[in-house]
Amino acid sequence: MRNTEDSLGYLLIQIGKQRRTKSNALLSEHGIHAGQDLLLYYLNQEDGQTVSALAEKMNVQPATISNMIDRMVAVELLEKVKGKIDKRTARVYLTYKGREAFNHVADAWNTIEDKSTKGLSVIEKFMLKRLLNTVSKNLS
Amino acid sequence: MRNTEDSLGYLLIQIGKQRRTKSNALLSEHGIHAGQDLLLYYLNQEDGQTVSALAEKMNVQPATISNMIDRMVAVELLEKVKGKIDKRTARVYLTYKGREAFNHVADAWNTIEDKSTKGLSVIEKFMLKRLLNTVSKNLS
DNA sequence: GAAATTTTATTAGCCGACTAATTAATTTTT
DNA sequence: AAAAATTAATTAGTCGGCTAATAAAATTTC
Repeated sequence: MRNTEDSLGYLLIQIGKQRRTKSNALLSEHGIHAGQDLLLYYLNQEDGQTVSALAEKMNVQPATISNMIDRMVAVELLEKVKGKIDKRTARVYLTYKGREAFNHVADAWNTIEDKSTKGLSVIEKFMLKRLLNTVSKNLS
Repeated sequence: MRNTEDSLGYLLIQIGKQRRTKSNALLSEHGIHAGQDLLLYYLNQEDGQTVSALAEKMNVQPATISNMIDRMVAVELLEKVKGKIDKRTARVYLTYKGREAFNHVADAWNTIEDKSTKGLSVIEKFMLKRLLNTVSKNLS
């Protein structure tokens, strides 16, 4: 039997919770909930994407994102426009408020990134990302 | 501005979702939901812990764990016993079914660990864990 | 062109996670 | 000993995530 506490998985679970807590602390004051940061990021990259396109990029079910979008529309972070050509689809856009919210997300991500990698050399950071990239590919 | 897609944070978010999906696929058929695996693990380590002790170890709010416990008691994975001395507390125990469930968790964790680290040398695995340990300490 | 299939999105219902408020019991303080 | 403060746990309400079922529209197929 392996030593669980020393496994990669255990470490990743812990870091995941720590990151979530930190992110929450930095973003909740701006009315942004966990998970919404990624949606803001993808919309900032390309505005006006469909629900299904966003769900795929976020590795999340359409149902999840559909509800999230409606809540964010309600607080005016996003706008949802029904498709003219294909009436099944709906395209999602950032409002001005949403674009501002993304700036807070970017700040928070930078803060967490700096805190996370404190004390690591450039080479160590590079190596860590390389190894995690391999892990991610292994899991995809 | 940094390249977000190449950041440590982005990688960790992706891996987190991938791991969650994989874990879910392996454990849902045994009636174990995401997050419950860790609770089973800590109880397997030390049976009869209190709600607050478990919450602290799991880096989670007592409210979260309190509800989780009740659901798992309902499906007979756990047993909850009110404290005799200190009547505020409640101690939580694994049932036989719960102990069996933990075996499935251990199997799933091993499977995911193997898949995650496929192609990595012993030295690389060691280095990855060392670096992630630093990250975890930085975030705590 | 009509029927069958596929695709897009939503809704309902569940679980994990959070905060805030509450209850109950124990400790401290006075 | 009584009052005040602290601690343990639960409850209510919200959001992110999931699955399953549904509705609606577009494509395929016949």
